[in-house]
Formats: sequence, structure tokens, C-alpha cells
Amino acid sequence: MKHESQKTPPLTLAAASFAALGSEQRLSVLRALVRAGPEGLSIGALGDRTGVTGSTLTHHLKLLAAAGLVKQTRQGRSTICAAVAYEEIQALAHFLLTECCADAPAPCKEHPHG
Amino acid sequence: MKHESQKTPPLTLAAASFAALGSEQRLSVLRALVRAGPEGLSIGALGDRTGVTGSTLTHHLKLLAAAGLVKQTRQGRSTICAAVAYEEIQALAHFLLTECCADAPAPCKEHPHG
DNA sequence: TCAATACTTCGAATAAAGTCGAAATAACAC
DNA sequence: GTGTTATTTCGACTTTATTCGAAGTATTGA
Repeated sequence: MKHESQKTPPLTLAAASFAALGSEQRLSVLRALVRAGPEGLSIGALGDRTGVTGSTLTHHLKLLAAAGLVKQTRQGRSTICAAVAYEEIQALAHFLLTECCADAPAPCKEHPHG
Repeated sequence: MKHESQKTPPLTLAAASFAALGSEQRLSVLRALVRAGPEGLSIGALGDRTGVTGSTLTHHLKLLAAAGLVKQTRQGRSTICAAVAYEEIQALAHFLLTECCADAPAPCKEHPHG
């Protein structure tokens, strides 16, 4: 933990973020957004791609946005969603692994500590 | 990320793994195991550390084991649990990010592809 | 053998998520 | 203004998860 580039979210937020990823529908939605890159996709386009109903999509996207995995912006009458998963996933992985082997009798060599 | 040993789990398993991480109780249990390192902890020791009831712990650990995040072995009358989260988390992150920007009009430079 | 320990399984209660369609809102075209 | 498109909110319902205690299964030690 030399430089502060990696920040670990608090337990509650980390759990909420993992939970947001813990649904097949939301996971495929997020993957579609990751594929789409920074320009994102509208809710409608996501519906076309995933076959999920509009109101359900709105609901899922709100969860993903609350978890910080997706950023939403209004553009005319469309809502454009873009994944910010890259940084988030790194932070989540860091959250889980940052104290790896901290209580172990011998320090571990396999797991590089941040 | 040296050789091609990064394998991406199928959608269903990935979602189940993320869901297994999406509970504060399970997340703190797993973090205790990550802290404990490869020697792991018994269910009883986990109960002492987290204040979770035995049968509930058994239930949660089964989920974590099914997701491949924890490995359980019987040792006498104790069940020893150890995190295998490190590799799993890398694989999950890879699952989400491996096709990053694949559909984007311009290839992205920020996100290194596996 | 009997009793104690360490978990696991079972069953049932409560809580939370997921899903949908219909009505509501908001932006645009005319 | 009216009508169309895109999304959101609402209300109700179904499904799934969480949680617990009591009873059950191994394992060990006396």
C-alpha cells in the first residue's frame, strides 16, 4: 500500500457491487456495455441485445449504477449507459485480496501484495 | 497473465460466483479466509471470528465452495476451509473485461487485453 | 460402550429480489 | 397544441435467499 492508486471500498459497498454482478441478466448486460466501450449503449439497444423488458432493464441498470459499475447519462429521450467496470473490478479484486495471508504464520510469496 | 492459463468461466458460473461474494456475511467470511492464508480455518474458528451461527455458516460456506472460491477438507471432526479466491477473482475479472471494447468503433488503448 | 465435540441436514419462518404490464413522464416532430 | 418514441415509476405477484433451532451424523476420548 505504498501509493494510494488502489482504494478499497467499504465492506457494505463491496458486497453491493458483487451482488450487482451476481445475476446472469445483469452480468450479460454489463458485458454488452464492456464490449461497447466508452460510448455506451441506450437502454433500448440493450433491450434489443439481451431480450430484457424495459422496466426490468431500468431496474437492473439502476442497481449497476448504484454499485458504481455503470454510468448513465440522458441524451435526448434516450438514456445512455456506459460501463466503468474496469476500475471498479480492479478495486473489488483489491478489496478481497489486499490483506491476503495477513494472519498466516508464514508470509506468502505467491500472492503479490499491493 | 503470462501464458494462456486465464480461462473465463461460463456466464452461469461467473454469476453464481459474483452472487456468492454479494453478501456482507459471506464477504467477511471469505476475507477472514484470505487473511488466514492457505492453512485456512475451521468452521468453528470462523464462527468465533464472525459471530455467525453454525448452520448458517455451513450454508454460506457451501455456496462459496460451489462457486470455487473456497476449498473444504475434513480433518478429524473439523471442516477446514481455505480461500482459493486469488485465482478465482482474477478469472472473474478476466471474464468481465476480456472483451472490453470489442464492439467499440475505435480500439481502446487504456484497457490492456488479455 | 457412552458422552462430548464439530458439523450438517432438515423444516419452516421471514425477508429480499426479480418480473411484468399498465400508467406516467419527458423529449422531440409536426 | 397532438401524437410518437424512450424510459421510468408503480403495484402486484412470484420466486429465491436468509436465517434459525432442533434433530441427525461422524469423530474422538475416556
